[in-house]
Amino acid sequence: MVTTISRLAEYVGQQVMLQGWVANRRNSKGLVFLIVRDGSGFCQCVVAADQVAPSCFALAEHIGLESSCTLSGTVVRDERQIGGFEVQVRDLQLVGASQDYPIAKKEHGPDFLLDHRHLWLRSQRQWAIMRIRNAIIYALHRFFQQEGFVQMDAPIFTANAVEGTSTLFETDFYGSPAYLSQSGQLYGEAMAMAMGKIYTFGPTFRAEKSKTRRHLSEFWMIEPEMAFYDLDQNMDLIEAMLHFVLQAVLKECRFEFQLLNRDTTVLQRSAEQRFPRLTYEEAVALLTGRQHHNGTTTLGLLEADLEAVRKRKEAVVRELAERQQKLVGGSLRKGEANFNQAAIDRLKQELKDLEEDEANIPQWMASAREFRFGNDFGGSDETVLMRLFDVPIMVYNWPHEVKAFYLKRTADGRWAKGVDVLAPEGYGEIIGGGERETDINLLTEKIHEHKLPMEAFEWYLDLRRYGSVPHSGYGLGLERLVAWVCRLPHVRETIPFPRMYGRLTP
RNA sequence: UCCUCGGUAGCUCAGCUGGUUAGAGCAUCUGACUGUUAAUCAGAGGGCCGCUGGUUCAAGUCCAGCCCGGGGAGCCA
Repeated sequence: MVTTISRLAEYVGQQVMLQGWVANRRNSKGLVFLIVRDGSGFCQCVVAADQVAPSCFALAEHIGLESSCTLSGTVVRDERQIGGFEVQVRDLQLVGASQDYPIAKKEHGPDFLLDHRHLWLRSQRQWAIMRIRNAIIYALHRFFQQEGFVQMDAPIFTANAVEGTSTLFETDFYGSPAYLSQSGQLYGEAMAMAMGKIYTFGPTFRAEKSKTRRHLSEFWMIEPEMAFYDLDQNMDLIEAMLHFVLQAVLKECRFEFQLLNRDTTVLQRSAEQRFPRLTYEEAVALLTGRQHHNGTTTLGLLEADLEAVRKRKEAVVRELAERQQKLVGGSLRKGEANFNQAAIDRLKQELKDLEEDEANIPQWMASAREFRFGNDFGGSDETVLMRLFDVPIMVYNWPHEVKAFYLKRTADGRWAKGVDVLAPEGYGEIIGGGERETDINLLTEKIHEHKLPMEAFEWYLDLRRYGSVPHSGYGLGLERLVAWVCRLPHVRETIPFPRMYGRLTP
């Protein structure tokens, strides 16, 4: 008889018992509407004065938001309600009271919400995001397991940096300095030589003081590594993996996407179509606007974007003035005034975003126009380039000078066989990988060039001394993938407890 | 580290070229209403205007320094 909201469909017309929390309450004379959540979903439960004991009705009238309770009642189908069902309550019992719940039934700023992340996770939106994150993780495991991969874990304490460039978190390891892992990549290679095809799934740490919507100090990365794989096979695998994951999530998370208001057409396209594969040279030609794609150029599209932002900004400013005028003019009914106030709050937020865009787009255009051939792409370059595409693209064969030391070079020695996967809708790089260098001489040369301590890489060079084979792999940033799939403004909402520059609690 | 925007009630914000006692909505509490979807309606309580110093008869408002946060650059998944 105790069941969950997710299984209400099995009990239409029957009596059930639910255990959960009060997510919202609306009172009326003789009638109380409770939105109850139990982790599996949300459901409106109606308490009517003439259907329950007086003490029970009094409890319903005053029960605080996020109080925990058990209730029993009859399940009724009602398409208007969230989840499609309603419970007509016969009995309600308080389990744990809750008074003055801090997260109100209105919009909050990001800082306040992050300070209350332990409670924010209970809200509908966060529930949907975490369910999608879970579905993505589970689909990734299914994909790799059925493709014959073995999951193996790389260490988190490491003695030195993988790529001398990024800043690492230093800790004390029995008196010696140790660093939190910024990638399991090198260990992945060793494990692939033992098992053929492996993938790691674990936390990764970067100490860069990045304050952008794409960065976290602690994030989760999936890193497959395959023996006897070249760059093309690597790209085939990436495409198959993303197709599999997107198809699974689209199928399993319809309700979650609906809660998030996520238009899934781009995801659907990306789940079926092949991803364009561009060399670095081709990508640069598109980026700088010299090369057309489907009759347009990056710079042309950005020009149009900027114009659209300005037009929208004007409209927002005008609407704001009108609504503020109305409020000041007074004589509005209270409901109308509330509606106006809410609209003003939203418009102000939109105006801020538009102003950011208006300031950023010209800078991005300038940066794209002045892009120097041979450089790595910056965050804005990825955004600019991706204006041309509505499915992920793969950019490969990069100038070897700007890429990691372990990437294999093309026969002419000019390019590194790396590949970056860029997501559409402005999300940028979600995957970085490539074919690994097998020539021990080229590898040692690169280690010197990057001024890395040779003795720390002796074990890694052993992989080339004893039965080296062509091999490839890549790293998928879980939070960036979740952010794109959910179309969130910031990766901080994609992980239960984000760790980023300036944020260590809760 | 640099550029840029911000910090006013529990929350989201207004407060003009300095000028009487600091404003709104939401939330909370009290009351009204038998189908609400951020319910609605009437009323009440609620403020070291980020911190320190300066200019001034007078500072939430102007100036300087510091602290904290948003966005972006660099770096990257």
